[in-house]
Amino acid sequence: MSYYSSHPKLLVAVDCIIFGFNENEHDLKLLLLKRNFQPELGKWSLMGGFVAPDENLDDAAKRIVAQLTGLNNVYMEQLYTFGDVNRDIVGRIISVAYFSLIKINDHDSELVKKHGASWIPLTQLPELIFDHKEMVDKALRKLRIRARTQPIGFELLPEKFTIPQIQRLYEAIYQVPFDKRNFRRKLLLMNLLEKQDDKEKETSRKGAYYYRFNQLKYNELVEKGFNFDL
Amino acid sequence: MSYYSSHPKLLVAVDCIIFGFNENEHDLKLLLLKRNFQPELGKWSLMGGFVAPDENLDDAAKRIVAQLTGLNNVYMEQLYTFGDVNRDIVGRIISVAYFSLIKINDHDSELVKKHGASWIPLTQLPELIFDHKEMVDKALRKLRIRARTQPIGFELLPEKFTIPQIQRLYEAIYQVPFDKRNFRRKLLLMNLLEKQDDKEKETSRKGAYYYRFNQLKYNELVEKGFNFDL
DNA sequence: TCAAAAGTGTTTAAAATACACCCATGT
DNA sequence: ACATGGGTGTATTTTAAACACTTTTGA
Repeated sequence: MSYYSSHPKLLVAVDCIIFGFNENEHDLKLLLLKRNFQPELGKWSLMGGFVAPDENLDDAAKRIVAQLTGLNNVYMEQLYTFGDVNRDIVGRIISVAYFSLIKINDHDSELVKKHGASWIPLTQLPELIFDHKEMVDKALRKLRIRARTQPIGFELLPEKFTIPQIQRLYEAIYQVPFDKRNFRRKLLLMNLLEKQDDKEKETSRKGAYYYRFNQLKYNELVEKGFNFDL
Repeated sequence: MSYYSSHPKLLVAVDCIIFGFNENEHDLKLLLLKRNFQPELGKWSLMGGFVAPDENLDDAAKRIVAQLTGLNNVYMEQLYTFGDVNRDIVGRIISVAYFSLIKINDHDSELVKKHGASWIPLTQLPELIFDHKEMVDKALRKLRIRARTQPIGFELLPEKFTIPQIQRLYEAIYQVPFDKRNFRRKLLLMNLLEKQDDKEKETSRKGAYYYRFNQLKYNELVEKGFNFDL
């Protein structure tokens, strides 16, 4: 380490933008904390924490999400690193932001309560501390791009889902309605989904067939690069 | 700072992936350094440097590029932050990677020589230290996406250029030929280019008209989000 | 006069969009 | 029997792709 040791070190944190949805709702939500400590006590913020010297960035992000939601296998994607000298009013902190999208009713709601966190609809965001609003905006833009570039699946969707569910998810992400015939056609045309024999019966009397992603075909398509414009 | 002071600090560096092109060439090149110090002496690496406590990340990236190329107004875009515990064999370093694309013959080639750097065609990359190959691959993927999302202009192109030049650039980025009639039509259909009265006469006897980007229309389109599929 | 790169339109194929009715079931 | 969400096909418009000859001019 001798060669590097003369250089100054900095605080490095991870902040997590956790989007949540329920298949039968129409809003995308964001997991926010009401700060119970100074500075900015009482204001809303993202969940974050400092990176330990022996901890990978991705692992730090996973640790923070697990602490807050009880979920251990959440797919997190790195968003951007925010490092302006004055972004935090107390001192300089480099913040590596991560985002993810989870099914709200999968997580442990007790943990969320214990941390003073809440699911806030994106349409009703309160004021956030520091540059957290900028982080959320950037995450939402990236989520939208990502949802067009590769169907949000495997990593971000439950393993079994119906087509109306995935359509509601996309409508929540883009905040626009899609034509259900066209949506279904495009989705199925990718040859990525496998119809199951059972149905989801909670949201309708008729019931909607479950589907699963075909992992092999997904990998093939990711290789080639594909687009999924709606 | 009291509240944060108990947390450990880390070394934070910036590494720069600098792509270069000349309008009349067909290859994209990468600016690489032959290391003249330990560790990994004699191997090739990207240009990097540590972030100072009072320096923004973007500014650190600009500083590093300016040192190496003499160029002061290079547009740099943040790529990704590489932070695995063992990515550097000597000690833990968080590296925020930036990339840019510059016109090779605009820069100060003396500075490049002085630093022991060279322009290496992407098709002939040598082995790089640490995770620098991964950085380059990721940068190239992002450059390709970016070139489809918004025409590489303003930030990454010279202010005055011909259509055959920009086509050669795109062909270098994607490593495929495009039909010149279709390319020209799509480019002009965006209503983003303004034809000048003068011609570039170095690459052909007939000469090709220069164009400029229209800043206003560009901003409008960036707002709405546009795609520029070739 | 010829070599070398610039410039120019049309036809064809593919993809996106708009649109309205029947189905299955629990209450 | 009716209310609720699930499921289906076609015609039209828009966009992308393929393709070959003429122009200019310096050497």
